[in-house]
Amino acid sequence: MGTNLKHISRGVLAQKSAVNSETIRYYEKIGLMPHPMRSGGGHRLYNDDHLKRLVFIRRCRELGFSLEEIKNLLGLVDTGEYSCDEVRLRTEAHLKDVQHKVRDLKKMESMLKDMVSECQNGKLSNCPIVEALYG
Amino acid sequence: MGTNLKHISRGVLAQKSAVNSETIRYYEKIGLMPHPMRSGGGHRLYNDDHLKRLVFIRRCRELGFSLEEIKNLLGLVDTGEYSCDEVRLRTEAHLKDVQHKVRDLKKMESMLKDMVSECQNGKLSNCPIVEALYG
DNA sequence: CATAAATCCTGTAGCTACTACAGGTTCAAG
DNA sequence: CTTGAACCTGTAGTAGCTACAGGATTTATG
Repeated sequence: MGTNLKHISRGVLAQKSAVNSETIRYYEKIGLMPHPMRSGGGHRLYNDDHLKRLVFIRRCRELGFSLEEIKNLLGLVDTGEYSCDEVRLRTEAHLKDVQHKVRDLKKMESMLKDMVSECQNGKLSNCPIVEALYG
Repeated sequence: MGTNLKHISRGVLAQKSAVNSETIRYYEKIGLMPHPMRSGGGHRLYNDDHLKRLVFIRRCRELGFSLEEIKNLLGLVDTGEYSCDEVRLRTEAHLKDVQHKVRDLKKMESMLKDMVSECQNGKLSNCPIVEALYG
């Protein structure tokens, strides 16, 4: 029976995970990804566990988690001692952050809208947007 | 008759504008704020025009404009040749960006909500959040 | 007027999350 | 065995600040 350790290069890992290959190196540097095995010549050799972990990281990033938050989540998963509650609490905390950001942006949006609509009603006088901000 | 050039220091400008005093120096460095006059000893001397400009910058920042966008807006205002249309177009473009961000964040929000609610229904099995992201 | 404390000066390094080189080595295909 | 692609390292750059260190100046107080 052969070993089923199929190693893949950083470039291939990048493709499979949809994470930039330089970013992979960066994640290793900051301790988010483990140091992989190396070939005789020093090239990194990855396996499916690396791929899984990297995809996890990418998905978390897509949900707006910071690298620090992801590091913590992975810390839980790594020890295997994570409780559902703990993960849920962190996710809820992050959800609150996101909701806060949405509120802020909506405020921005309505102010920008107001300024634009007032501008469209504007006469040849000074620009009401500039007035609003600069005056 | 006395000059009505009342100079203020960087610290005072920082207070009046609600912009960090180090940030003021930074804005000067990147060309967003002009080089102010200096005292005999080399301290920066600001006036009301600086204050006005700095408050404009702060307000734009609060509306989410990037420094590059603000630089452009100020460029228009500086030449005095800005047209209302031009300013409105830039503001509308920025509004589109903001609306896009809101959409993205709302998507995030609903995914996080889904994960959290599924988690709360979860049994003692593996954490559904981790499963969703890691599996 | 002297001194102490506050503020200012410059330049540089740090932060997040990457990305993009330069200059050299190794690997895989033909 | 050669060529070219991919890899290696370390460093510097991006945005938008913030925070020093180490020294000079200004302001307030006695």
